[in-house]
Amino acid sequence: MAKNIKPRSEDYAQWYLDVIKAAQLADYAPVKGCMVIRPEGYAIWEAIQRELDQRFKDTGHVNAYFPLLIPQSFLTKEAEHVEGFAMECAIVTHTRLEKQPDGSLKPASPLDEPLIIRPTSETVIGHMYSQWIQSYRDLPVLVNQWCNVMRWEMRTRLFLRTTEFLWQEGHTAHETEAEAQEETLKMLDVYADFAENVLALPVIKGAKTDSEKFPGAVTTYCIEALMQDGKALQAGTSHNLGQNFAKAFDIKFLGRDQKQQHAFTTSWGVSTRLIGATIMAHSDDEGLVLPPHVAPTVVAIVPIFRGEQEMAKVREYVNKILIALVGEEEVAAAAKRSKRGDIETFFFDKLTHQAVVVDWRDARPGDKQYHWEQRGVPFRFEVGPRDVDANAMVLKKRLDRSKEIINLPQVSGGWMRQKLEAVQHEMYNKALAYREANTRSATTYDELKSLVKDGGFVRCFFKPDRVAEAKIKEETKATVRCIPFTQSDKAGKCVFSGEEITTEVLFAQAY
RNA sequence: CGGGGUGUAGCUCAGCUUGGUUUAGAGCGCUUGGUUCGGGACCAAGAGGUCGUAAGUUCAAAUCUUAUCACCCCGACCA
Repeated sequence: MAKNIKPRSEDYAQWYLDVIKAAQLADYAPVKGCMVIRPEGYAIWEAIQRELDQRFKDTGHVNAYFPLLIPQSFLTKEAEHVEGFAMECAIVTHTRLEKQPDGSLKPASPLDEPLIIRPTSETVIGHMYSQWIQSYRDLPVLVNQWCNVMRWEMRTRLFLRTTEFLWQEGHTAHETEAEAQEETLKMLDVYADFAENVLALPVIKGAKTDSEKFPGAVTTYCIEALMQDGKALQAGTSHNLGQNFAKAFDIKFLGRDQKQQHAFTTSWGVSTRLIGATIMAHSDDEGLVLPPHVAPTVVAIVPIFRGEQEMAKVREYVNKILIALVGEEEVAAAAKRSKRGDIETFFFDKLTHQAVVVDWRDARPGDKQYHWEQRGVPFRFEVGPRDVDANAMVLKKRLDRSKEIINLPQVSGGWMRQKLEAVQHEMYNKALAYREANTRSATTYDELKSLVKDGGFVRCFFKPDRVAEAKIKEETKATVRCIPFTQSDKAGKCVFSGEEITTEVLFAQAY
């Protein structure tokens, strides 16, 4: 058992922090609520960016960059939007630091109009779109930006909710309501496909209720995932903003009908929170478990040797394995790269830079096993003198910690890829099975209350209503996670009001 | 913003109640040397701290007082 990780059953929150620490994904920063994303963690974000950016481009979007600072007045233009974000904005009020007689520094030169550090960019982008869009011929505008944002939350948790976080925000403008709606749903599909195929994270697509939707949106759609402690996590959102922002920012164009009209806009985003979701959905008491598609290191080779002679013998054999896995060209290229201590890195995939590493450190084999296991590396090869003699190796699979003897001739890049794909699917299926096992139905409010306590999703007939939702949240701590797209189309009694309705929702306690 | 808590070595913390044998300690981690090595070894030597900050009380402050700052936990709020 891992000695530096608290088991999930004892303290789930601590387990989550321990896993992050053991895998060196992130550190606390000197500023409250902020984190440093370390290389191991950032590599996961890079994988997320790589995969999503590809999908965005494939659906016709282009990237741009809008500024971090937003005039305070912009925030006030859309009524609901102000309401939603006013409480959590960081504000820049001065432009200089002045040295005091006692040597301390004091902000000086106050700004006439304070600047807001973006909590999201609808407002600046709306402002720019009003200038860019003149005619229906300018539409649609399909722009995405990768950036950081700040939301001054009261409580923070690494990756899941930090004061500053990295995300992607897509902002589009369309000629018609139907096009905007199509875009909103299309991007939700992109997110769902990405979550399921890349992060191996099964998600439920649905709509948010009024009380849970994005401030300023007409409708918010989301993908919801279930974590191992039975809590739900919103993994991505896509908003149909209707003409709300177009009206607030005067995004108008001359239509085909020769009339001035407001554009229809959308926005959609996912954040570094996805890293938290990935950690919480798949990892175990031994540490991080990463889906192969986002794992920075896909194979760690742990050579076992005693003394120079054995080391030379094993090294020669490991070299054969490497050539079989990544090819001679890459082995030669790696020889020219700077090494990280005694860990050699070989790129298994030249495009994603996912790597095979060989751990030549002068440490005990057990230490190395734990080291790579806690970092979530999908496969480890254990290679010692006995394996050299047998022309074999021990393959260890992170997901289920199983062992398999492999003969050298079996080893190839294609073989490894198949193994990785199999793990990817296995992880998805495992997470899906967990979600299915933790999704129940309630027909009465009492039943809802008692089921919600056990964690997981609770499906029931419910008529979305602000007051009812607030009351239920107060009594059960659960919220409507979404109104799933897949409905039974049967009628039933609302668990709260008893009214005969056809709307089914998912309740859960959420992050 | 309300309630609670904590600031002492890179990390986790002891020491504070009752000020003085503490020249500030332990474990983990780190460095060096040796024995080890197929799932978290052991021995030895070593590096590392103006005890959060500032003022005060005192012959004497990590320890008492006051102020201040920071962070953590619980709540309201949230991707």
